[in-house]
Formats: sequence, structure tokens, C-alpha cells
Amino acid sequence: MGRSPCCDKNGLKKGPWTPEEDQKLIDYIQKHGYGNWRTLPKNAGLQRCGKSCRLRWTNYLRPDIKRGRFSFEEEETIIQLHSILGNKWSAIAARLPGRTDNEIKNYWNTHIRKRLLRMGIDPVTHSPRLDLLDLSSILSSSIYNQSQMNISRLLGVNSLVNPELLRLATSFMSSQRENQNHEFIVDHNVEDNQLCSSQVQDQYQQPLMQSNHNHLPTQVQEIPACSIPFSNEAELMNMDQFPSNFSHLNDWQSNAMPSNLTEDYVTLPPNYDYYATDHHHHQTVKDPSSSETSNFQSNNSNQSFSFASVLSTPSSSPTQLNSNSTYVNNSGIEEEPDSYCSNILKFEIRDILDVNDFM
DNA sequence: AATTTCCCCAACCGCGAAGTT
DNA sequence: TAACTTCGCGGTTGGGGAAAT
Repeated sequence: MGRSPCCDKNGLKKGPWTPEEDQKLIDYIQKHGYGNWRTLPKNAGLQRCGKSCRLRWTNYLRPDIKRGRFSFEEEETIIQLHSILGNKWSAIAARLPGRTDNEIKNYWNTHIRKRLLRMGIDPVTHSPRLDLLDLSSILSSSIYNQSQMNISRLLGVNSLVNPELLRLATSFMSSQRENQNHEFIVDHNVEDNQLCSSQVQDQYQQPLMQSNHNHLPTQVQEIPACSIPFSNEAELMNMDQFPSNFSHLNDWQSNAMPSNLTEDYVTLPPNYDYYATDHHHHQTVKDPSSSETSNFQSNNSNQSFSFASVLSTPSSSPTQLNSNSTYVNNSGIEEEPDSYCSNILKFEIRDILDVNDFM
């Protein structure tokens, strides 16, 4: 249908926002709210298009935005939600109080995605990346149906490839034979989603919809974000229990993967997840951000925003990082959550290949 | 110290959905 | 119901700071 012409108008300022512009926008919204973004900039005395104002507000100036690094729990939640929802950043953001879709998207693309790739996990399918060895084309070839096959001979690299990796490929082959009706890379993900959706929905439905178990959609991608039946917005936004609930999803993560694959692939702990091996580490990291968030929310609900924190941030400058969620190792050096990721999942490929070449 | 390369993230763009006339 | 407007989402870009050379 029609396109918004607002950004096409000449004479409107683009690019980074100045503190003065921020102040004008904040003042205006404080007084009048933001009913109509199109007329807002004119009324607020801003030489910006409404779209730019909306973006600035929702992604930066909104008082309930939580700044700083993502906590471990937030990161874990993002990964779990992404495996369910895919790139539905707004839906993911709706379940992470104080985080914007843009922020989550950026964080995913710059941190989590790379980390998963380094761990040999496809960030799209959340499955092991067999494409590292271009196995998919090999596995779909005519030898697919052979009951016995010598992958190392097939690859012609048996002197180079780690035996573990060959076992992985072999295991994958057998799992393919067992699930001949599935296209692993694509359908497996849907399968993951279905499994996950059942469990996620169960978790939220049990208290509210005990009897409505059997009517789950088959395609998770089609489940709107709001379909998880929180009874009201406050409940939806009450995320305190969400990450802990998600710990149950570790089960489907491992269940969804062909069991023989996971077993041969690596020895996964019972409660396998992306961070499986080092929970004790992150549990020791105190993240006060949650309480901070709830303060924000309560402020929010009382409509008594504190703009001080907003104004203290530089205009359009890189976000001021508070240290709430920063991980500090013993030497006091800031440490990427990377370092407490599962070493198990870095498995053997890392020793064989320079995975970065594939990124 | 100067230059280059890398990386992050705020902001933009284009599109589709929803709402309005 | 068509035409138009507004909003919101997801993908992408480019400026600027940090790190490497």
C-alpha cells in the first residue's frame, strides 16, 4: 500500500541526534505523549521526520531502557527465544524488559551469532554446523543409501580430519537413515521449534489453560509473539521467572538433536545447553540489573520517569556501558561471556579447522 | 606517532500490516 | 472497497572508536 513519504522530504535532518534534539523530544513526549509520530517533530520543533523521532525514542530515549551489557541470563534467553522465534527481534525484545529489538538484533549479530559459529552451531538452525566440511552435499550424494560407508575415505582427508569429526559425520549419516523423511537442516529446525513450542507453551499454559494442550500450532514461526498466554501485560513483562523456566528447555535442545548424534558428537551433560560446562561460573556473577529493571518498571507503571539517566547519556554516542552485567575475571579484566561458554561445544573442529574461514 | 583494519551500534531504508478516510 | 496514511519490523549501512600494524 502507500508508503510513508516523511523520510523523503528534503530539509529534514538525518544522522546523529544532538542533546538539544533529544531534550526537545523528551520534553514534548513528557508533555503530550507520542500520539502521532508524523506530526510530532513539527510540534516539538524538530527538523526530523517522525520515523527518526520514533526510532530515537524507542531505541534510546525511552526511560525504561536498560543499558549496559547483556547479562548471562539475558543472553541465554535470547538464544533460547531465537531458536523458537527466529529473527523476530521485536518478539524477543518483548520478553526482555528494557531491551529494544534493535539492541538485541545488534547484540545477536555482533556477539551471539559469532559465538555460536565459533562453537560450531548454526545460528539460524541452532544445530551443529555440518557445512563446515561441506558435509551436506556429500551426505546427500548417492552413497547416502549405503549401509556402510567410509567417510574418511570419501573425504580423502582421513589423515587430516580428527576421528571425532568422522564419527560425527557417521553418526549423522545413521541419523539421516533413521529419519529419511526429514531434511535435516531445514526440517530439523522446525522440529526443534515444534518441540520447543510445545514445551514453552505448556509451561505458560499449564497454570492458565490446563485443558488446552492439544491445540498447538504446528509452525512456530506463525505463532504471534503474544500467543504465549500471559494474562496481562504486567504478567508478560514479569520476566523474573522466565529464564529459570527456560532451563527446562535444555532438555529439548538435546532431545531435538538425534540422540546418537549428540552422543557420538560430544559427550553432553544431561542438562546440556550452550553454556553447560560453566554454570558454576556464571552463577557466581551477581547481576543486579534485574532489580534495577524492576525499579524501572515500577517507576514506569507509576508514570514517574526519571529522565536523569537518559540525559546523562551522550547524544548518539556509543551507549554508556554500566558495569552491572560486566563479567570480570580474577585478574579484574573484563571478560566476554565467550569465555564461560561451553568448552565442550567448542569440540574438536576448532583443532582441525580455522572456523573463522567459514564466517 | 601515523596509518590501517576491525568492530560495534545508532540510525537509516524499504517493506508490509494495520488503520483511516 | 480502494486509496491513502501511519506505524512497526527486519535488514543494512556507515561513522567512529579501538586494536593492530
